[in-house]
This record gives sequence, C-alpha cells and structure tokens, in this order.
Amino acid sequence: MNLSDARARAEQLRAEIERHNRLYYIEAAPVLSDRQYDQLYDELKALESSHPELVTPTSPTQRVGGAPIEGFTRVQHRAPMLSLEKTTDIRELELFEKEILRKLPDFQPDYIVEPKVDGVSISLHYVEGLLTQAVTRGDGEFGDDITSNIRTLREIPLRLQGDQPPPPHLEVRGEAYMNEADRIALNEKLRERGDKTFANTRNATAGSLKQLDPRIVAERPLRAVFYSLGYTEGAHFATHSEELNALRSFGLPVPQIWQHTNTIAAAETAARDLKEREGELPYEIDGAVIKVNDNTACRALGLKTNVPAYAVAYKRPEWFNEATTKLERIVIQVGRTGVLTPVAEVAPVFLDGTTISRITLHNEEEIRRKDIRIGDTIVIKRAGRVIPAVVRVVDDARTGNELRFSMPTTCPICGSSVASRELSGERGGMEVALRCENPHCPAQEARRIEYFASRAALDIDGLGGAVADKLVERGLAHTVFDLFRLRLEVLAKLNLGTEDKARLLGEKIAQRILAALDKARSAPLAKWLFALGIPSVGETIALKLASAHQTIDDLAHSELIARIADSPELDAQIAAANPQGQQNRGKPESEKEKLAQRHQLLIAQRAALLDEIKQNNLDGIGPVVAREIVTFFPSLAGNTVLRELKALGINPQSEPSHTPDTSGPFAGKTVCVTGTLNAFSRSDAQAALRKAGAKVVDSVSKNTDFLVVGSDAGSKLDKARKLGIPTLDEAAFVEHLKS
DNA sequence: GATCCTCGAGTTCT
DNA sequence: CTCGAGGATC
Repeated sequence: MNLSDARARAEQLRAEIERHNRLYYIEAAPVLSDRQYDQLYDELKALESSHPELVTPTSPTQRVGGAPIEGFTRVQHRAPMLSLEKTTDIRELELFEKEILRKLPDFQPDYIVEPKVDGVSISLHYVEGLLTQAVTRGDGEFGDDITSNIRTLREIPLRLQGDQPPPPHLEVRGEAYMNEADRIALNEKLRERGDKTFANTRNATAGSLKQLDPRIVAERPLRAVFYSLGYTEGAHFATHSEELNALRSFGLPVPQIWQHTNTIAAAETAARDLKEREGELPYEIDGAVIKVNDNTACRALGLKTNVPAYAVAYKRPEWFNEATTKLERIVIQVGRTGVLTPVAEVAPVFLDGTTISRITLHNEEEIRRKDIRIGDTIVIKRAGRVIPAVVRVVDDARTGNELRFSMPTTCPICGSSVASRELSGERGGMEVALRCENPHCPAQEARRIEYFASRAALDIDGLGGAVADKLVERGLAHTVFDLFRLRLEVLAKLNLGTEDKARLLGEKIAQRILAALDKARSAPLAKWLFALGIPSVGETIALKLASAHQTIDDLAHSELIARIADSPELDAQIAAANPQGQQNRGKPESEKEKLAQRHQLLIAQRAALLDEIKQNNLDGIGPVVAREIVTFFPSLAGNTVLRELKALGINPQSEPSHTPDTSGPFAGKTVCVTGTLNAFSRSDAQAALRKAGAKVVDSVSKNTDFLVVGSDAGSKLDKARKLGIPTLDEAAFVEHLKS
C-alpha cells in the first residue's frame, strides 16, 4: 500500500472508530460487536506502526500515552469551579426563586432541571477543537492536571466533532463516574489480583483518576458526562439548554434526561421524576440541579458569597443514602461518666463507603420513641455523613418474634446498681441517662484512662482504648495516677490478647507510653484540668479556669468560683431585700429604710462579682458549672486528685496567657473551622487562628465572622451560606494568616 | 421570659 | 455531627 492510500485508510479508520465510540457510549446504540470494533482498532494500529509518520495526536491509538508520571501538576482554574447551594424541600426552592425575583423583578421563571451526577467533577479544555488539558475540581480554585488519564476515556473526543467550526477555546465541565455494574466487575478483577477494592462508585472513580499510570486508567471502566461551560472564547449561548445542545453536537456526552420548566413547583416535580427514573441513567444520582436557563439572567444574578445565585442542588431528605439491615442485638456500653449507652449491633452493611456494624441508640427514650426491637429490620443513615443513626423500623418486616428491649437495672460490667440522676434546675425531673453508680466500675476506670490519654487531653501516644481496658483488667492501673507508677518491664509484658493466646504490648510501645507520660508531667494546667474529667469541665472551661488560676490548688480554693456558685443565693437575698418586693409590702417605713440600704449593698456586690468574672475571663461559667467545681475538690475523687498529684510531685502550672494579638490578621474576629485541611490538622489551624488574634468557636452563628472551609465540609458550610457568613478556603486562609 | 449561642458528652470507622 | 442544657442577652 502506498503512502497516500495508507493515509486515506487511516483517516477512514479513525472516523469509523470515533463514530462507533459515539454510537456505543453516547447514543447507547452500538452497531458493531466488540470483536469487530477491535478489528478496526488493530488495523489502524498496524497501519500506524508501519507508517509512523501517519500517527496524529488525536488518533484513537494515542489515548494511552507515555509512561507513568511522578505526580500531578497543580493547575489554577481560569474561573473557579464552584459548588452549589443545597436545598432539601419546596420551601427552600421557593426562597431561591424569591431571592432571584428580589434581584431581578422582571424575571420570567424558566428553569432547567438536570441530574446531579454522583461522581468526580472535572474540567476539560479544548483549544482550537483539540483536547489540551483536563483538570480535577480540587478545592475549586486549584485542581490536578489529569490530562493523560482523561484521554483514556473513549467517550471523550480528543477532537471536537460536528459541522460547526470549534471555538478558539472551550472549557467544558462535568463529572467523571463509574456505573455500579462496572464497579462490581472491576472489584472482581482487583480481588483476584489481591488489590484493594472500592466500596462505592465515587471512591472507584476518584481512585482511578488518581492513578499515576495512564495504562491502568485505560483499563478502568470510567465514564463521563458534561453539563456546563467554564471559560470560553468565541462561543456564546443565550441559554443553558443551548449550551447542552452545543455540547452534544460537539460529540460530548450530556445528561440523557433534562427538563425545562416554567415554575419552581414544576421544577420540583421534575426533580422527583428524575429521581424516580434514576434506573434509566448509567450513573447514580445525588439529587437534581435546578438552574436558571437564561444566561443573561445568570450573569446578572452572579454569586452569593461563594455559590452561584442562579442554580441550586436539590436533594430531598429521603434521597439521602440509607441502607436497610437487621438489628441482631443490643449491647450496653459504659462510658467514662458511668452513663449506660445502648448500642445496636447489626448485620454489617455498606453505606457511603464504609461498613456499618454498630449504631448508637443513645438511650431508652430513643428506643421507645422509634419503637426499636431486637430482630427488627431497620433503615439507617449516616447523620452528617459520619455517625450512623437509625431512621426508622420497617414495620412490614415484623414477624412477631421481635423482642422489646429494656435497660438493665444493674451495670452489665460490674453488676452495681444503676440510677438516673435528678435534673438540676427548678423543674426537676430525671435525666434520661442511666448511670452505673460504682466509681470503681472497670469500664468507667478504663474509659477515664482512655480520656486522660486522648489527643485533646494529655496525648499519651500508644495508650488507646484497648490498652486502657487491659491495664484495668490486669489490675495494673485503676486511676490515671497509677499510670505514672508503671514500670517498663511490667508494661511491656501487658497481655493484649487472651489468657490462652497471649499478645504482648512490647517494649517499643511501652517506652513510647512512658515517654509521653513523662512529658505529661509538665503539661499546662489547662490540659490537666481537662484530662481529669471534672464534670462540666471540657476544653473551653478548662482553659478559662487555668487562665484565672495559677495552680490546681489555687482553683480548689478559689474564692471567686465559690462566689459564682453562691450567686443564686445572692440573687435570692437581693429579691428578699427589695423594699418594693411582695413580701416586704406593708412593712414599717423604718424597716424599709434598712432594707433599701441592704438592697443597694447587695446589688453593688452582684455588680462587682459580674465585673470580676469579666476581668478574669470567666464568662460562660455560671452557678451550675461553678458548683460542680466547688463540690468536686472536697469530694473523695477531688481529694484523691490533689493528694496523688502531690505524691507524684506533679504541680501543673497555667501558661502565661498569651495576650490576644490585637494587630494580628484575625484580631477580634470570631472564626470557625470545618472540614479537612491539607496542611494543618484542625487543632493546628485553630491554634494558628488564636495566635492571630481570633476567637475560635465550634459552631456557626450570625456572630461568626469567618468560616474556614476544608474539603468535605458538611452542615456548617450550609449554615454559613444560609447566614451569608464569608468563607475562606485553605488557600485564602493561609493567605490571610500571612497578611 | 424568650431566644440565641456555646459548651460538653457521646459517637463510627479507617 | 447532633443533642441537650447552661449561660448570656435583650
């Protein structure tokens, strides 16, 4: 075959192969068998290898390029890839529309409703019609360059198709995904090779795209769908539906189902319809996207703080990932404070990427309210995508053999009596929680040791729940103070296994634990106060107490705390001394005079107390908390703490309170951190913020100035958006810290 | 007296 | 992350 014949044949083969890719993936109407397709491909390959000068970069044989790469290059998006505001019911959709009408009173409702694909967001750049770059969403501003991986997806054209000449630059945005059947088949293969399998399609997609070797990616059944434009040159579309049509005519896969509606209510119905037809789609959907169709209106609406004002994601609560399983039994856990918590053990189920086998039922009240019985079939979800929770019982699945559960009357660990405490406060009543009343209960002892050793407390590396259990079980430690008397030889031989099958802790870990304990001796007072687990004293209160007192002895004898604890008494005296008060009516004038004097004095006393509380940075500590502290130290437990610390020669000191930086970049700002950051742990980020003068809080409210957002942020981000709180992503946060 | 905010405690899996 | 309750504020 001469060269020009070969060139013509190669061109023909490429066009054929591209046409069949399109028929197979986009039209879902293949006309060739896989073998016939492979024949075309092999012929092209042979032709190209005998005439290398015929190879073009867009040839189907060039999808799997070069060698594995070292790592991905970070690329800045030309226009940020934003996420959408989430809505969950028609009311929120109506608010969305109302907000639009407020800004654009003449707006004629006109929406496109399309599936929200549960995959991994990607952006593709076509320059002069050629695929030049593919980028992951990343943090929305910067993503990873995954061009060589994306080129292996056969349904993505390497060159834009169609009769229209391609624009000079077209950025298309969409989602890479894997369908469920393909994931199962892939897992089968991975398992045979002894490789790690993927728990869900999104993990499978993300994991595949992160492969450094494009040859591996080529074997993964990845697919993609595109639904919008990013940065473009020389391409203008009046409406979103025109964009979708254009994407399709360029040979890109677009959503198979989308609808056009003229009211927000119709959009909601369309979204439900879409969800019901999920089975017709090759991907799993994560709800629907409702978007203003008219691009001029979209531009006018622009952005809310961080999300477009012209589109929302819609996901009804019942569409949240749920799973059904069987409740096999209910066991009781005993916590550090003695609280008995019922926990359901269920047949393991996959949900959102992990296997769930235990679910907390919180307390008896919850079990009764949801009428949960042993043997029930239950629907579960992961509240806030983390903690598993029971949604409801499947009544139809009841056989009549289910057993009602009631809380034990004795502690399942130590056999002591259990009781619920009285609620403090005037209204009385009982706490829902039941508590084991034996302070020496092995479970409580172990949990207190575990708490003491936890990261937020004294951070005893190597000492976790399992080690704590065994230390108590073998009688090596009953209190946190016993830890400081452990000898290396003894600790190293701690048996973590059973009597017959021993598994020793080992010298290395034992040394690590002892080193950490030694370091803990000189830990600041705040950490110690927290670690001791005094009721009502958590991280924040411990910090406040430590900033107002130098040592633990100072706190134990604190006059100020005692006065706070007594303040209701003071209030009562003030009321009693009020000459205008009920009980003093009709008293002789002379006596009223005396009362008035006393009243004035007491009011001044109260004012002084409030002032002193502020001065010492003790706001937030009221009578209830103060009383807990005041009663703790003279108690048996409190006495032991003071005595043991003395015996061990440990005297925690409060750190000189670093005066808040009034000139720092976050001076006087209230900041909350959520999600996972790359360069910091959450607590490091919080420490950095405090150093920069910020007040760090744990929840978002209208008093919050900023929300620092890491990846996988949850409800806090939603709340911040609703309240219009400015958010900072990691890059912006670091930037602001430096300034 | 009501309402909003904040803190503590318990929680799962990898 | 969610819940419940204490504390602050109007």
